[in-house]
Amino acid sequence: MQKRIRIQDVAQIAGVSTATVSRALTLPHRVRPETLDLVQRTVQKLGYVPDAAGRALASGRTKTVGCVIPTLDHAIFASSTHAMQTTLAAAGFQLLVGSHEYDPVTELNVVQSLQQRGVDAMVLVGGEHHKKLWKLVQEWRKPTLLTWACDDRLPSVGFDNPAIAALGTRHLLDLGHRDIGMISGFTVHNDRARARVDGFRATLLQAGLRLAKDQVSEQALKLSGGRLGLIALLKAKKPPTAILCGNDLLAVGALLEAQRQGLQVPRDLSICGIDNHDLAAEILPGITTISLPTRELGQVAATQILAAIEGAPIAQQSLLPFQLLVRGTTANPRNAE
Amino acid sequence: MQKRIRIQDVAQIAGVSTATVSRALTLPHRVRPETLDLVQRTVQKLGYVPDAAGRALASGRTKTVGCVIPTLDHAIFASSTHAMQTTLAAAGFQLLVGSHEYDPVTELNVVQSLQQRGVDAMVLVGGEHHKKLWKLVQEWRKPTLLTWACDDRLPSVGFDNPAIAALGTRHLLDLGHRDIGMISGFTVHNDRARARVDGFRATLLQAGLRLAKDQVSEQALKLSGGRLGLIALLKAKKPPTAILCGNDLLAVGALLEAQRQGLQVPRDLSICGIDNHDLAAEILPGITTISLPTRELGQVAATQILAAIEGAPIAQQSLLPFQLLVRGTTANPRNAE
DNA sequence: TCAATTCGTGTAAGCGCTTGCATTTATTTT
DNA sequence: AAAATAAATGCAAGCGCTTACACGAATTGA
Repeated sequence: MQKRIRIQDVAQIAGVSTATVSRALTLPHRVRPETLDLVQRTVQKLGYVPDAAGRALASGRTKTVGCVIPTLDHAIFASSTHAMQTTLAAAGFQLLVGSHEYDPVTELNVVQSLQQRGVDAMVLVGGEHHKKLWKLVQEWRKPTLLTWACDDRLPSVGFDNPAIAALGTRHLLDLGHRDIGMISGFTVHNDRARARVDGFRATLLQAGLRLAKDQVSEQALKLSGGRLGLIALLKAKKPPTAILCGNDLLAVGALLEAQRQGLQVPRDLSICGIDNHDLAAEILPGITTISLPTRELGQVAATQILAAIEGAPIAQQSLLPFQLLVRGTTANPRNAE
Repeated sequence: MQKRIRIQDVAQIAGVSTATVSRALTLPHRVRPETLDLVQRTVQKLGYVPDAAGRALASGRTKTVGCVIPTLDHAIFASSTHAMQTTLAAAGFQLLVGSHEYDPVTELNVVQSLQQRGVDAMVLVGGEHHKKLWKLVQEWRKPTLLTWACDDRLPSVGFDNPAIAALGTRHLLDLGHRDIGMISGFTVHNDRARARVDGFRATLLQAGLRLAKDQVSEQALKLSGGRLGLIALLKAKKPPTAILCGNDLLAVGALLEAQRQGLQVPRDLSICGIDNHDLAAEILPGITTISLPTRELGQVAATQILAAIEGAPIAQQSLLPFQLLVRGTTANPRNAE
């Protein structure tokens, strides 16, 4: 069981200096073609693999990007994160993923841990963070990118969350609904959810409707949350004829609960989701939703962050487009005809 | 914008040597309490954060574990991975996650990249890997753990996949079904899926039943896969009265397609899934499934890997328990009464 | 043709930290 | 109280790599 091969070994056997080996590996155009070939041959033969720690220490760069997301359980983050990873990998970068389950203190720790690990850049989700996190990011002299939301304190690539919710709400209004409820994820420590609720509220007010206190139900972002949300909303003095859901999981949960209660969707109740999750397309009836290009989000984020690492100025705000996908869960309210 | 604080700065200001600072940080019991306090105070005051690269280079350890999973899109991996991460984080370790989308060559690259990054241990999924991967793992002198499946070439913590499928199959047999089909994930490069199909086949043979060629349909592990699988199976000369699905996503997909075709579940068709995914519990009717403790899997894996890093001998094979959860999608076949 | 460039390579100084060993200081034993 | 032992600290040598800088060879321009 021999020791690990170092650059020194390669240099010696190839009969060149370690500097040349290093350059052959990282700046191939700066060595003579024959030398390059010789070195590559030797590397191959010995199975040399450069040590990242040594490299990082000497160069101050790690070819690594940190990404901190709220949770891995959410398919929607999985999709954007995966796209990011793929794009970064193509450029020789590795993505370090951390999650914090919507806890700002955990997030702070994760970010610190990643910074300490020497990542070359950082990608965060959303615009609401621990106060110390902002300071940490500020003092750090490497690129940081916000995703999913937009915030003027940092370069961001994301969605106009209020507008997304507004689009869904307007769809329901246009169908003739006047009693519209919303099932949202918990808005504490989740500015995306909050922004969507805001968009919902604003659109209703703009339409001249008044808002009842119990018109929005906050729930965990999972199927059972949707169920519980619907149960809560139906308790209102004037139960809604339509419901906007903060994401498709909630929408599906609401749909299932409605079916369980014998309500006909969309005849008795319209439901509109957000995200265009797989499930929304497959379930019966198909869920009307706002489709978000999450894969593209990841890709764009990766591209921007790579550019920033190269020193390029980073675009302050990129907003990605989204669109309404009308399927089978929205219709005119019954008493409208 | 001052330079980053190094251990040197802390040492100087605290009036001790760098060695003492280092020890205070990593072996607190080896320094005098007062010194410890002084150092900690100084660290706090200066906001010193040790550099991971320097640390890794000097110590040969990174406090980092690599984990390579097939995909992030699969909620079930998300759950075990997340549990692993949590457990590792509690011990001060960070998890580096990589995914390969069921491509052995990509997996090989990811593993190599992680090894190069100096991870202290590696966690893999399943027992089928690129030939070179086995060699890489062998030559590497750090702990490697297999999860989800078991393999005698490496320490493993996982499930007895054939037994899981057998349990589901036996349930369907016990209900009186004789024409049973299976919708599986693609078995190429996926030994877990293959093992489940094997368990299914073996159980049927053992029950004296013969197997038709078109009794198993391989599909992508998503809802649409379940739909397509059902469509394929129903084309058989003798269509199945019951179906075992390789996971719950397939099962839900199959259920939705059955409903779409006007089949009554479970009257006309029984469906049994595997995993106990959220969705299986919420959808109507609730899906009969085999519940797997995925969270525990992650936890156990993390615990074992931590022990192995500490030099403890690692248990060769840990199999986790699982159980049948009978819900609303399985019943006697119609003509049995 | 000779000086001025450019190119390819080697030399060697670190990057920030840990840790074996030596040294000093405190504690225990005789 | 002196000797033996243990505990706490400092010294300094790297860990494996990159990269200024130096230097000679090849190329270019006048």
